[in-house]
Amino acid sequence: MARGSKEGGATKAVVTDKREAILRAGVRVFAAKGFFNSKVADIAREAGIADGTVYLYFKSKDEILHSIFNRAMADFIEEGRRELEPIDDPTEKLMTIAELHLERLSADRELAIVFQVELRGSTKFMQEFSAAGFAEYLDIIKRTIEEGQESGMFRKDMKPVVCAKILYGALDEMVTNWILSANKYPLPPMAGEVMKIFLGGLLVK
Amino acid sequence: MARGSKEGGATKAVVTDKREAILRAGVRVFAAKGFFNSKVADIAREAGIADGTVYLYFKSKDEILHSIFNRAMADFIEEGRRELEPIDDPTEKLMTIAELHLERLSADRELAIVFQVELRGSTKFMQEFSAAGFAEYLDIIKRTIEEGQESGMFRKDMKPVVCAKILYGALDEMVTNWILSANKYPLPPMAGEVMKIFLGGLLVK
Amino acid sequence: MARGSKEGGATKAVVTDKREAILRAGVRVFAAKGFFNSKVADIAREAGIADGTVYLYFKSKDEILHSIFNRAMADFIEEGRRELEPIDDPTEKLMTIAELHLERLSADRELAIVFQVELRGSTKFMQEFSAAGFAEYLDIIKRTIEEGQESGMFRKDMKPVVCAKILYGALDEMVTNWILSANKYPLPPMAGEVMKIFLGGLLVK
Amino acid sequence: MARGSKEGGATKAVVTDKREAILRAGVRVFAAKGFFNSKVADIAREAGIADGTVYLYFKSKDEILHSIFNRAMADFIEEGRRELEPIDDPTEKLMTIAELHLERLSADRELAIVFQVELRGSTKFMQEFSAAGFAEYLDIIKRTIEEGQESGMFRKDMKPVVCAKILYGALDEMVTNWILSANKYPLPPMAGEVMKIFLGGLLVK
DNA sequence: AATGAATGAGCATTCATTCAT
DNA sequence: TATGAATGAATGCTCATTCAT
Repeated sequence: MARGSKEGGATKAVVTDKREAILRAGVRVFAAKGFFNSKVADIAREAGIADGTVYLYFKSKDEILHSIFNRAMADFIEEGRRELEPIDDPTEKLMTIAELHLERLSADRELAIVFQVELRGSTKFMQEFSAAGFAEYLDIIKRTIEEGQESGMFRKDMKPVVCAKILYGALDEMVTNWILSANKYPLPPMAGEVMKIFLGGLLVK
Repeated sequence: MARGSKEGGATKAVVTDKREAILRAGVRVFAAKGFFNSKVADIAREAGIADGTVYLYFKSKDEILHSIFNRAMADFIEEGRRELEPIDDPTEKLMTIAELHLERLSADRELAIVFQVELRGSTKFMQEFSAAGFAEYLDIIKRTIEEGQESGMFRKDMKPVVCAKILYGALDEMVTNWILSANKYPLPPMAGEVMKIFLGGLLVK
Repeated sequence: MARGSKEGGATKAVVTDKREAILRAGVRVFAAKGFFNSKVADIAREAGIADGTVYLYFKSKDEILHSIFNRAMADFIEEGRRELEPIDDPTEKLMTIAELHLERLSADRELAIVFQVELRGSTKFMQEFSAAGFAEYLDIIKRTIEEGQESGMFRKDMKPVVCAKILYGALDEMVTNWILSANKYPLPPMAGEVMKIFLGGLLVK
Repeated sequence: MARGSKEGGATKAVVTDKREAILRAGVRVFAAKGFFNSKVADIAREAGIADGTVYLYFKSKDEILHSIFNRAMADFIEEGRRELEPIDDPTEKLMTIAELHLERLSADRELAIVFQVELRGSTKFMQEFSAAGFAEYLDIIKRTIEEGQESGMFRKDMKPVVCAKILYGALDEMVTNWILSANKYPLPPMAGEVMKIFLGGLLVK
């Protein structure tokens, strides 16, 4: 019994390890060469396994990319929720979201590249991604804005979902520019800049 | 002489027509299937010509996509300059930019898809595009913001280039969302929404 | 009438000129790039005419090569007959054949390349060539040897056709080696060397 | 250990078998249709494998032809050296070379076609081949002739390398003619004929 | 589970040839 | 005759996926 469970555990651990290794290798390879120019063999080599082994853990090359997105988004959202929970002030919440967004992606440049570039490489991926984690992420922002409107802190003549998209778009552009600029500057401080405009506007009061 | 010039004109027109047809077909096909999933044969069929004819006008499949970007950006920028010239007020200028951005892309959904999706599908394309028209476009926004800062209309504690990216990112996200939503709403009105936040901020004054 | 014949003459001359130009261009291009790697467009450009014009004079790319062989062999054989006619001594005749062979090909290196290399590039060409001029050429050598045997000058224990092949093969190898050696030495003097062995043998008497 | 080595041997054997099969198929296909007219798919079908498998053993179609040449020349030269070693008399050595040359090629008509036809089908191949095995082969003949000159058996007023080319050229022409004649007669006996002329000359003493 | 040899569908590009002008 | 734009068949090679071991 003990032995059995031990073996089971070991096997499970191994499985998880290989899956992990493939996903990590996928991020590296996709970031370096782009999804369409990456070969499954590249990923296998990077992960230190045989080509065929990839297919014991993933149905296809596509699925590797999907899994990368899904897992990263799930992590991202979970971390977001955890960090946001103790915060009450909507302004502070938005600021935290912006900071997390940029910190997280600047901490893993390769993952950032996959998100900013590969994710957008096909309408199919975009639609799937949108249906998956992105909608949930946008919803968190939207609800924070609604809270701010309810508390009278945020103006009520704006649709929350539109505001959420504006904030997301601005942050997203910061990340894209940072990637293309070859990391010549730190990304996280841009969160404050974005929030200054998003909250206060460009016009002099 | 007249005859000569007439013939020359006709020949030129035919050449232009075929180039045009290929570019238009390219937009349709790339929008529908994505760059990597599009075959040159698809484009040729869509353009009503033989496969080989494509190569009389373009050196490669890549060059077709490049030409689509370059021509669209050149048109876009030229139209922008023309529309902005008579306007003095920086605020009004930004509003015009936002409106043109969304009007133009919502007027040609397939071109919009190519811009929003394919352009971002590879760091290579992004970098080339960034070096080409995008930098110029961002610069127009940036200088308008500088004008507003100089006239005391816009706050001076923000870097103009960062503001430009924020505005661009917000507009870009509007387009992307609109594309993924399958055109369920008109895109141009979003320009006003974006500008309300961009200029006035989300906070109640 | 005069005009008509003039035009006819002119036309004929032009036709001949263009055919000539194409054949000469063919020799240059085939020699430089090989038959399979030469494009009809290369030949047309070299000849200073349009691609399509080639097909007014030749049915196909193959036919250009054929015509090059046939005309060169016809010239070669005709010149050979003319030079051999006044000679009676079979030994002197063979010597003249050997000299003509090497002189002719070393005088036109490009033609030599086409003969030595392209002609042998396909069994099809070889067979056609063999059936055409080559057999006739070999026959001239063979009959000269027969004459020498009849006059008691050449040994009679050898089949004339075999001797002819031996002589031809030796000369042919001289040409091939000369081509591959990038013309570092004059080819015609090799005729004497070949004949010394062919007539006298390698053994000390 | 035994088991391991056995397995290793089996695996190696399979690999070798497939490489062998491709080379053999290459000889057959190239002989039948010529290098440029042969498709890789033809070779694969002839070898009983899938198209892509060819590329597990050879980098390109070119490399298949190269391998055919190199291996055949290496075999040829090795066999030649082995057979010549016990022979002292230069005359006898040359006779053996001539016999081996014709026997070997007449024993594998398809290989002979590839050697006589394809090898000469491009200056590129000829040059590579010349640099590879051919120069070595010619050198063996040349040195045998030098030995004969040193022993006073062969005339000294001839350059050995020229004599070597003459002999090679004569033998080569025998092979080419035999191929084009569709094997109507046995090739090896021609070795004696060639040697009679090469050693004794055509002239009556 | 793991391997990696084998598979074979897929595709950008070339170029001999045609034909409307 | 001459042109050269247009054609479309043809092919070497790649690589995601499978499967016997």
